[in-house]
Amino acid sequence: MFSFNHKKIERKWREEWDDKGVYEVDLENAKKPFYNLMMFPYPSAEGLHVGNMYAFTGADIYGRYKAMRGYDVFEPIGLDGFGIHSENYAIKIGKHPKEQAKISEKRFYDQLSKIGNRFSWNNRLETYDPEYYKWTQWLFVKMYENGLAYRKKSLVNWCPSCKTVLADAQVEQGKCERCKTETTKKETYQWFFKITDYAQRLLDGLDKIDWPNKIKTAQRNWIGRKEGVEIDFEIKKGSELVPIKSGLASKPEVTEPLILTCFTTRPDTLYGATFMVVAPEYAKKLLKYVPEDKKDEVEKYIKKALKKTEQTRKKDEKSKTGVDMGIKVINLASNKKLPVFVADYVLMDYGSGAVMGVPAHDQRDWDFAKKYNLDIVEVIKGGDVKKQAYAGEGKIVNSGKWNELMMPNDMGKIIDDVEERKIGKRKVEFRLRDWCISRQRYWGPPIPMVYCEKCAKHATPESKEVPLRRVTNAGWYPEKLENLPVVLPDIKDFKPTGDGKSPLEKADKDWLYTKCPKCGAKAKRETDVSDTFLDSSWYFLRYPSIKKSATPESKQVLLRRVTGSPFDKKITENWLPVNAYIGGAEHAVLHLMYSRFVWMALCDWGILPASATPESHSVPLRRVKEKHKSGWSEPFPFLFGHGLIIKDGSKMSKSKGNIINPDKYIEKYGADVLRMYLMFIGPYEQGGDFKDTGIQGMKKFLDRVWRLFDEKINNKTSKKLKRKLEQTIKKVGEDMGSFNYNTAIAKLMECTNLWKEDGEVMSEQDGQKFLQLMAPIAPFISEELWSKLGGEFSIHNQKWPKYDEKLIESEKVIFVIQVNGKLRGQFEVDRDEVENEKKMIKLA
RNA sequence: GGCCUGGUGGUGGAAUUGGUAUACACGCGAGACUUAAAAUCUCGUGGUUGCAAAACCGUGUGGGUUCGAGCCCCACCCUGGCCACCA
Repeated sequence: MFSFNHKKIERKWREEWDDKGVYEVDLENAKKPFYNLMMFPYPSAEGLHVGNMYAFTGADIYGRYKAMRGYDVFEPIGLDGFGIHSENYAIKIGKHPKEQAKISEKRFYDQLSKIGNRFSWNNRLETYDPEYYKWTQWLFVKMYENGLAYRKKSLVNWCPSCKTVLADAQVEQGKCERCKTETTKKETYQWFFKITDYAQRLLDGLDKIDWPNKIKTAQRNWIGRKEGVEIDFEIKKGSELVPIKSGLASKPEVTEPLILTCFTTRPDTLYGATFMVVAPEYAKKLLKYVPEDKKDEVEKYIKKALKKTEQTRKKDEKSKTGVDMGIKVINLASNKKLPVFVADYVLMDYGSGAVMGVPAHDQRDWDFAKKYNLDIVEVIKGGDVKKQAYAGEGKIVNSGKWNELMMPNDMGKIIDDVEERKIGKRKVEFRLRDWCISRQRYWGPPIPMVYCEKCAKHATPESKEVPLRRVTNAGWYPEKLENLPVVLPDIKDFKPTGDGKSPLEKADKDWLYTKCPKCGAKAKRETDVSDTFLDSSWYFLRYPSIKKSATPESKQVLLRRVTGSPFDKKITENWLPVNAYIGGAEHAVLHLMYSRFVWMALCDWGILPASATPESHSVPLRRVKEKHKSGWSEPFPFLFGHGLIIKDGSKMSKSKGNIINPDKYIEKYGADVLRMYLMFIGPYEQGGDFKDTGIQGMKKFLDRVWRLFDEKINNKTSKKLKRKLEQTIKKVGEDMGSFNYNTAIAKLMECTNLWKEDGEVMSEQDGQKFLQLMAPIAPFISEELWSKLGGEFSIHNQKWPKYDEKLIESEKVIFVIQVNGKLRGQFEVDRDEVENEKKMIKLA
């Protein structure tokens, strides 16, 4: 009977907020813009789950708090509904993705409107909207025009279940990130973005941004910068060169003698190299130099190795296999002859695809040497290389003039010597590889490229000399910008085929064939679509430039002058980079890396103002008490990674059947209770375990608040309670600004615990202050009680209350006596007397 | 194997950053109201010993620094996460 009617209240205020435009922000003229962004959801499953709600609520509280601190807060929402995840879901339930998208859209927006966030509904976007993907395609064309998109035949990850290629980042432990099927390798033509051109900048930028350490570290590891040396090995036999690096091939003087180049981070062990190993893919190109009697064996091995999947290669980890190719190289440092092996433990796509085998100081090489009876030469003192490889530090031996040098201190001297003797040169390698954009799927933006056979014939053949990493753009042209979007055609049979061909091959001829943008002849469209991560790599740039009609039903775009670029220049300058980006850590290396890359490229092309550093974006950091230094060099100067909501100790997942749908909790308890409960479970950074009993507790709390406002409002706040309230104002403010919502709520509870005691009453004015503290977390009930107290509409437009430092301190203080750090006694004294040493000693 | 987190009551978690360890909540126990239940309210709740006052022990383990350590230093053991034959 003390309970309040949350359904009525929530409906009432939702409508009121919408009608009065409480959360609308003037994008063109905002004085203190604060772009509060949360990672948008992909509407693939049955609807929003509690995990999404957790993310959005935590982000929203931050936005609401900032708004009460006087910022013009922009908090947009949208749907990442294009891509494999949505398509797979549609296939599973037997619907066409386009049809399913409409259903999901309605469902998601409906749910999202109920959770009580201060969304800017007019700026919502959906990645499958042609108005949106027109610009995704535009981005592709820009990438192409700027030499960052290219097509090449290469060995890529292939998921047999999703029937498409995948980017490296989408393969986890040799399995498809989406469906967990074991991936294989497939050699096909694919479009790539040259993210590797930005490897160094992507790495350096990390120092300038305020992100959780674990996400920064994940990106650093993914980029994987390694400084080392490229060492040349001379091939004595034969007279032809098989260069692997294009750089070498352009120099005619190195056609003789043969040089094999390998990358190493341990040039100090050069004298210990007793053999060479090349990757199977590399060996294939060396075949013609293999002596006749070995050829069969080598060929057979290569064939077998290339057929292996990643997973089986891994299983063979312990027993390394390989074949002696019968080729010998000269170690230019020691002048020893080294046999060349092919082995599948060497990977083609890292370094040069060839390594020197130093069995004494590398465990993999040691295993290999043991198996094939190769020499083990110790060059660093420290371990027992007869038993296992020693990778530690120590004195150099058996290495000519390098003897007596100490590792790792003398690495510099060694590299200098290597360069001086022209054995090799300094080299930085990155683990990061180019971003494979092509997907042989239906539900995505068609890659806006056109192939013209006529043009291809006349094209000057591109450089012949790069046999392994061939770029083949000949005959390909981007669709003219004015013809975008290349609309995704409606086709009935949209399911992936599995033969490496895109479903769009089955599209109508009208769509499939078009005019060559260059010569006008009949030409064929690219039938692959682009990766989902391209859709989401730039959405945050689009939000502020969108203006839609207010109702989700009518999808008419109300227009904002957009010509030649998807961004309104003035608005973009005013609102970007994003002030606070809030999301889960699961996108540490995918979305968050791609977005940074796209942003940097847009800056370089002059589309984004690379040099500007608007004052308004110097947002004080959470951890560091200084301002962001990144300016425009980064899209997300501040990122907050929230934790995960789990259920019964494990991650929520469909397969475990422990997905929690927020709807029934909102129905039963109201959005406020659920919001508050979710935030109370634990630190927002860490997440927590969802329990029904906990929700009961929060319901109890809000009922109590409701009752206190009903029964214990008076004209003057009692003294003790006044002090508590002032303390609460201080603490809650600090906690909200640092995402410590759980302790903020605890403080509010402490305040009510005192309030409910006999004789404690609150004045209307102080009651309003209390409501303001609660407003970001529980927006509905706060608004309701606020209006009941006669507060001016809306509570969410009020300034955050101030506190009086003097009132916080109590007059009496507890004096604690410690002996050896242990509590030995305590008594209460007046605050002013604490400084009086004599009296204190006497009292003690 | 590498990197990154974290380890505090029965449970989720607090702790002003070196100063009363366990705030707040859940759970549990006792009581009040009620014919009864629900709801609400009150009290109790780290461990051991003790009738009690109280004493001792307690923040993963072992050392160290300090008048004083959950917090700082060294070594180790687990949990969780990310990456992984990357030369």
